[in-house]
Amino acid sequence: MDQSIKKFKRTHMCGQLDQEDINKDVIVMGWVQRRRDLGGLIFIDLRDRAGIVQVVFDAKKCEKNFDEAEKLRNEYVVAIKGQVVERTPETVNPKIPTGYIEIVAHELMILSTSKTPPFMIEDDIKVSEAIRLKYRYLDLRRPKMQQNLILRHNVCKWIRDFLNNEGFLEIETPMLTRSTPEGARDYLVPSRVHPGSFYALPQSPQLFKQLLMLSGYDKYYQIARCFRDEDLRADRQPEFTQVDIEMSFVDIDDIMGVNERMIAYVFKKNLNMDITLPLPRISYKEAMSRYGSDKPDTRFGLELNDVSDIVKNSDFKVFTGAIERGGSVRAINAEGCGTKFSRREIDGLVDYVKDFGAKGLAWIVVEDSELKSPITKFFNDEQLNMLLDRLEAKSGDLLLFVADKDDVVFRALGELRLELGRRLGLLDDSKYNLLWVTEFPLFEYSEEEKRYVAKHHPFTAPMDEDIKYLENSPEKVRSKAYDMVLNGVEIGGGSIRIHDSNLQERMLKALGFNKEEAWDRFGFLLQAFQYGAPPHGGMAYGLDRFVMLLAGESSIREVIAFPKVQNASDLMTGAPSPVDLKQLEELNIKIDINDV
RNA sequence: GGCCCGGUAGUUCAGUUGGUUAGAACGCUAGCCUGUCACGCUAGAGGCCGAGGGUUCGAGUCCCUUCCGGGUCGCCA
Repeated sequence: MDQSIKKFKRTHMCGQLDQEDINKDVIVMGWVQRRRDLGGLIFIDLRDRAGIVQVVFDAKKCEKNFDEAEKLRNEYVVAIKGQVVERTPETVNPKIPTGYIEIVAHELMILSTSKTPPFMIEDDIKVSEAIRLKYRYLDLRRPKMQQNLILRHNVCKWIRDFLNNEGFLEIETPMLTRSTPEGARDYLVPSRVHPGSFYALPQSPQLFKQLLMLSGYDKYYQIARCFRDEDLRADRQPEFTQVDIEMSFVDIDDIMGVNERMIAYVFKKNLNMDITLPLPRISYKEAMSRYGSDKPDTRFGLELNDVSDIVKNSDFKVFTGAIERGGSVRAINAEGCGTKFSRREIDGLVDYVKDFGAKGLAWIVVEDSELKSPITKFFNDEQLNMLLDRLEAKSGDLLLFVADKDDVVFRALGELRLELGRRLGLLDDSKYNLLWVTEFPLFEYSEEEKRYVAKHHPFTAPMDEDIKYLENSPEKVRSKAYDMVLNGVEIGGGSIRIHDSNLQERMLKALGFNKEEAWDRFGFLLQAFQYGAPPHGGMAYGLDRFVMLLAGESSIREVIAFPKVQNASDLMTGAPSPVDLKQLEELNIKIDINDV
């Protein structure tokens, strides 16, 4: 059989044919979506990435052709030469865009046969993700997956268009780089040339982009692959893509301005949606106290309220004790849930917050004439009335309280707020609420390491008015860092960097590095900063998450062509895998696995 | 590393207090069928019940171990 497709030159994509093509002779190529064999008449739905078109084979009109058509099965790859014809009114299929026309086949060439696929190539299939990932190349044929990857391509293109137009330069940085302390666990790559030494794959191009600023490339971006060896989640996997941006001679408002215009541009291009600029800004402190989260979902209310002042003199030891220990008591009014939720459901909420460190969840159901609650007996009428007043409680409401250290209270109520939002159906998919969170703490205390660690990263600039606290009250220092949040998901974050080597040394000292350690780890950066560093700052977006949200998906695996599963393996290739002993010997590596 | 859920035909699932030969739907194969588009009709094939061990006269079902998948906590500057 002649395998060459020389005599077939594709003229049209299946999904792009329409009434304007009627009577045209066309050649299309693609996969057999479905065959409907009526005996003397065979219909084929032919699929390419543009869509589906119906091809009809008539036994009377072309016998040779017809014998071939009878052999067709799902996912065979074919080339078809034929004529586009208008369908008679009673045979129109309004369900597909090409349903007003069909192709009458004159010639058929089977380019490739196919085994029966493990699942149908169509949207809304009922099949486990594991099977989809094992046969990812088939899964990616599904229209939804193709749309997702096309969307991803478009988002990248729009970002590049925008940034190029603003005068940014796209510059690549190394994948094989140096392990630096702080941050996530590194992926290491052994060096053959330097036995016992390792490269690290970049967690982000952070240091390189700062050095590029020093080198005078004052507007840089890169769509960069990053690696972090930490456990996976629905919105996280070990290799991911970052849109990395850095600018010189700018302050915080310049960077936020460019970035929000860029995101607005993407929304305009994608959904023809106008985002109102500037985006709302909220300080970290306010975000935590109102939403219990540094990435608040502002599509719904259910905000937190501090009621410590009201309950501090009550007889309820759980509340008063928490306050005495420096914590707080905060509450959410779950409006209407007093009547909506059963006692069992309320108990479920109690269990829910325990997952996030709260020791308990106190509740009050507000009814017309009384309050139903295990805790009202600890309060006098005045205190109860003040609570109802503060929480704007009305009949039918459910008041939920957590008392503990502030970070526990925020975490528990923040997560509870989201859970309530989900249960009450308040998360409106048609809304895109974008905002900035600013004034993050520069440090956070690590119980594990018994020292302060950088909340953002060690090169983040402190706010000018807080620099004085750097040595003695690091917990008070706020940073020039900012996150962009979309519907409760952090899609990007950045900061103004330290460009002064003295301040950088003070910062590293505050993080517990002495001068030798600091120079050992970051010497190249500290040295570079002695040669004239411009003020600079930037931003980095999680592209996977951003595209996931735009695609309306709930896992980044739906917008990554070949993703990894929870144990960081690839079900299709089987990576990671053992390697030959010879490879290890070249790298001077011996495997020593305990308890296997 | 902890906790929760799941693993039975190619796929998605059902499978009673432990009891004949483990079922359904879709898919697949063959035949018939000239206007289907989730084509239809008829017939048929297809199973190491994730793996290993245990309890029992008897295990898909109960117990233990383990592997695999999902979610989540820790972790993720």
